[in-house]
Amino acid sequence: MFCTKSNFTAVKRERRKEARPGELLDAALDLFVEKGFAATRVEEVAARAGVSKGTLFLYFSSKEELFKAVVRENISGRFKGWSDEISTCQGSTHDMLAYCMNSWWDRVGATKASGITKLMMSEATNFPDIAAFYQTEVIAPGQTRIKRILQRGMDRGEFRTMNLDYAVYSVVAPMIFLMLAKHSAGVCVVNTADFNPKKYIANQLETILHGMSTTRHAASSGKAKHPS
Amino acid sequence: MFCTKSNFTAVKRERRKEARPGELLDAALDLFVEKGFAATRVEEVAARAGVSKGTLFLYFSSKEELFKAVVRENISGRFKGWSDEISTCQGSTHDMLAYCMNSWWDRVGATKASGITKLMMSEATNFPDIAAFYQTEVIAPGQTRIKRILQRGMDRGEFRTMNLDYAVYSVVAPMIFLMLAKHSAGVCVVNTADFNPKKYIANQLETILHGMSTTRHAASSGKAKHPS
DNA sequence: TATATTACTAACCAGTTAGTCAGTAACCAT
DNA sequence: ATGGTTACTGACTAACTGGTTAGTAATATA
Repeated sequence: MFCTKSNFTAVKRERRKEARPGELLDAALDLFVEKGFAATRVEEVAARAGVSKGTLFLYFSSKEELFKAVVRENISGRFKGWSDEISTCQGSTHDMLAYCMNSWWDRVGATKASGITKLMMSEATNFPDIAAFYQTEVIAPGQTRIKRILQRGMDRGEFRTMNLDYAVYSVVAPMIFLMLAKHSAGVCVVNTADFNPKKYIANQLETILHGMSTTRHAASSGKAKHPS
Repeated sequence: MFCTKSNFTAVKRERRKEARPGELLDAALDLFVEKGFAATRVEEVAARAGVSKGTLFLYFSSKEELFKAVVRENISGRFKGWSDEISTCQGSTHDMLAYCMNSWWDRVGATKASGITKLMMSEATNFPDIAAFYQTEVIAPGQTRIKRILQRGMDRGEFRTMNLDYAVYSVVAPMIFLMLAKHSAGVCVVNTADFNPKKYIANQLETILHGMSTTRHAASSGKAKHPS
């Protein structure tokens, strides 16, 4: 064959130092979520970002660093905004908790970022340092935030006295469940088509708030703020 | 070094055609659960089963076939026993649900079987046919079983009226959460050391039953039947 | 236009692993 | 014992992949 070393429409080599990291992170997010950490090939990431593998290592010192950068970019970042938003929220703790979960869904759960969490749960044992990173960067601050809300509810007499170390998981477990439902192809939820995440959250909130409240009628269902 | 090609206590080579597949499956289960599919080396599986890598490929045509065999082998058994056990249980639906969850933990959650579920959640997207099988064989019947309990509670006036399609997950989510807590090295739970599964179940039950009940005092905490 | 700088590439390396196959030895029948 | 069958072995290979680096070409500056 002629054309072996084809220069046929030879792709113009571009120099865009500023744009590369972002493009690489976008490509990496897609692939990590789709295939997991181990199964994603750095060369594939580079190709999707339109650069060679060497270039990737110019911006990220290793595959693991690339992954951490993806987590920082997509989780910690968004997460921070969510966390701040909650703390500005006033009113009853019931509404606050409802707002917390719904806002989380919009900001994290419903986005590609939720795939990262699922990935972490799958591969945590294989990459202990990444797991540690994720825990301090995401899990711990998230749980602290939720505990603070529950504590507030107890202080104000809205919630009964609970062991916070276990009660957090009444809120966390549904979130984790939602991410799995979304990314684990029917291993949790039977008919994913008919499953409505917002409705699920509303439903869980109703039960949780019912279960935590000191007053009978306290559980606010849905409200205008978060229509399902 | 001398001893390079050591025949020192040369391991007796055995021919046990019948026993090999089972031993290989046991070894594979352990390793797949511990390290996931990609990170598990077939040679390691063979070594743990006490045979060479070549022997493994004598019984399973590929790593993927080995995986499928592991899942098929381990899924239905224990689960079936649990499901049957529940249906014999009489008394208040509150106690029935409490028994259901505690029994599930003893029979499934606390055993290696929970590793299979975690494995499925991790690898479902890579093995869609297994995921489908798992869904019809395990998830669907399990949910049916739980729905039946909830329905009973509603029929008897113990539980308020709920949408069963979402209420199931109030029970299912904590179970899934527990399995992840057990197998995902701190990605869900911060300090795994201080986390007590039985206590967690008791706590969740309290909230769930509180949240589902029609009567204020209905939530039974623990009882003698299932001391934490 | 000539020169310097550096973003970028492609070929390469070293390590790893799923899968193969020619040969070995355990067991069985005679 | 002897010879035949076959369960089993382990050295081998072909393919792959994270990471490196010598060299290329796009841009800036003069």
